[in-house]
Amino acid sequence: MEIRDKNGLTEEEFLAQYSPGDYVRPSVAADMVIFTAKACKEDNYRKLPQKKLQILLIKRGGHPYINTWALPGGFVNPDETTEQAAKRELLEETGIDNIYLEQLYTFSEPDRDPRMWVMSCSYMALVDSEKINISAGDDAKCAEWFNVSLKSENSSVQEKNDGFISVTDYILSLDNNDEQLNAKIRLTKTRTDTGMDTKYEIISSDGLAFDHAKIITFAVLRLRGKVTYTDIALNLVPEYFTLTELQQIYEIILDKELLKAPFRRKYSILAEETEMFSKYAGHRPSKLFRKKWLTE
Amino acid sequence: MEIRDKNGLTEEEFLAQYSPGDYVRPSVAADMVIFTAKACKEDNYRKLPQKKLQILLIKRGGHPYINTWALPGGFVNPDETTEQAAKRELLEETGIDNIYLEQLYTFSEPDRDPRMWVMSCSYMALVDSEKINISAGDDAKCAEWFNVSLKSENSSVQEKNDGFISVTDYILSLDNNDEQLNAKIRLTKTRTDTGMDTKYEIISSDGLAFDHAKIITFAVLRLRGKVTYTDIALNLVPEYFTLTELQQIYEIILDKELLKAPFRRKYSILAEETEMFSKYAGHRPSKLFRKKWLTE
DNA sequence: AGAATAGTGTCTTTTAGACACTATAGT
DNA sequence: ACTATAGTGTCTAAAAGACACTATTCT
Repeated sequence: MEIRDKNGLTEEEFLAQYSPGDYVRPSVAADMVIFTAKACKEDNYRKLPQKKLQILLIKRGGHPYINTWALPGGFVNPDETTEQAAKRELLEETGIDNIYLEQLYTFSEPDRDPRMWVMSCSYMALVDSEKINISAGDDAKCAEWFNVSLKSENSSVQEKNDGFISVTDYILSLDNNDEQLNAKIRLTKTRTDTGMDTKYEIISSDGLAFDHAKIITFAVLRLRGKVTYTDIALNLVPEYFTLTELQQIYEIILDKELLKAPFRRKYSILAEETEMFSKYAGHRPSKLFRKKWLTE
Repeated sequence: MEIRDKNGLTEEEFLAQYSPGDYVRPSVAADMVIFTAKACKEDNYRKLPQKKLQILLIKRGGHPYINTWALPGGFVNPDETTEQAAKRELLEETGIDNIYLEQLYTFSEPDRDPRMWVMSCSYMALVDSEKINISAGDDAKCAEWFNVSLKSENSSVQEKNDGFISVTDYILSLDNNDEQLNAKIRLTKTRTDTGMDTKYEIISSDGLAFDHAKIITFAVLRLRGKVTYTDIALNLVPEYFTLTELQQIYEIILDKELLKAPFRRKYSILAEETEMFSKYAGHRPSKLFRKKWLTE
């Protein structure tokens, strides 16, 4: 390029003399909501084990929010993308290497960290339950899987002449059979003729660090939103699975029961038959399938 | 809180003595893809004016990327969220005040800005065409609306035994009747049994600054993805509109023609009848509608 | 009159929902 | 034999796609 700017500099000259100003910059962290679907024990030999949707949390050993639970994550280095940072942290903290990862949202309220200005670029990760057993290897840190439940409590819609205000409260409950964490997040959608505002507020958050209750809520809602029209759920299922297992995954994500026949009609395109069958189940064995990703 | 950490400090004491380290931090910018749908002139008095999907670009007056076009945006201040920064920049640069705004994605390739480490938290904004005429007030800066066209060129899917690699090239064309900007963006989806990688690469970008061709492509694809199952398109339509106008909006976003009857059946829930009619159109006048937002 | 759009009716096809029925291993 | 699940068939209802038909205004 030979174009010169108003100071008579070429681009090369400009970059050579450029010095970044001394203004304040935020730290940027990559935080992850890592989902898995794990089967709990079942005493009745006939019954199938019920799956539960779980996320990984790490107990904080220092201030702020000491002794509360936080999402795994860490600061982004100058030589990597936020996604690379997320993958690096994931490997460091859990030993899991290759995984489905999707950027969710960048949370940037200036006071979300009491220490300093920190933005959180959040990610959703999905792992199948078999991978977890291999590597629960959390180095020194106390990492645990929590069952996740998100229910909308009371919703109200107030119609205005040029729009509406809709308020929904979500109750987020997490438990690891030992501790129970609860949070209430309020989603307020304000719609006027001219603009739209979607706001997540933490009403209460018990045992969860920072604004992580908000991030988890956001992640669960995103997962629910995408599960019916993508193949995302396949990431939560092991290499070989039955269609009933797959259906269970859908049911725990959507938090509602589905009918078997229509489910199979719709989602059998995500599965490829094998010649193998489940065994010793106390009832008719079922065919095992392999993942068939959508390519479109 | 009376809990003390391993140094014997309470949270209050910890925060009082805390000093952020001296490590490198990124600058964070909020960049916006502002869409509108504007009607072009039509010489045939009978025919309806054809709408075009447009975005706002600003000509860069200095290095780097001098004389090329860039998305409106700017750096985030320590006392605001990225969204507030986007709104502030929008007001400063275009005079538009109240608008639909949605966070898209945070782009964080360390070398995306040749000057320094800059992340871009990108937003998609939608304005109706009538608002624009009121305030094209760009202060000193050269801001212009460009017609947008995004077409996928060649796609290929290579099946593997445990997944696939799918490559799609997108051709992004922008023109303002004076200049024509072209870019080619390659979307590579790599799916293995164990993970998934979605990568946008700029193959070529002519007249567009930074990685903005990528951001624009991302925004158009997001808009296309959401238009059929949300009321997002209403943001592009003026206060009173005909159903044909609304259909045109859908057609330019999806880049394909839709059938009239099924369109009206599906989307008439987004419109409320008025007693007014379009006039002097050279053909049968059509009923004017008002926006009816979905509350769900 | 005629061009161009407005607006509706209706047929077909596809998809979703509901539910009943048969099949089968393991104790 | 019985239980719990596997797997399929079929009816109904709703939604999407295709297309033809009528209505109406301005030049």
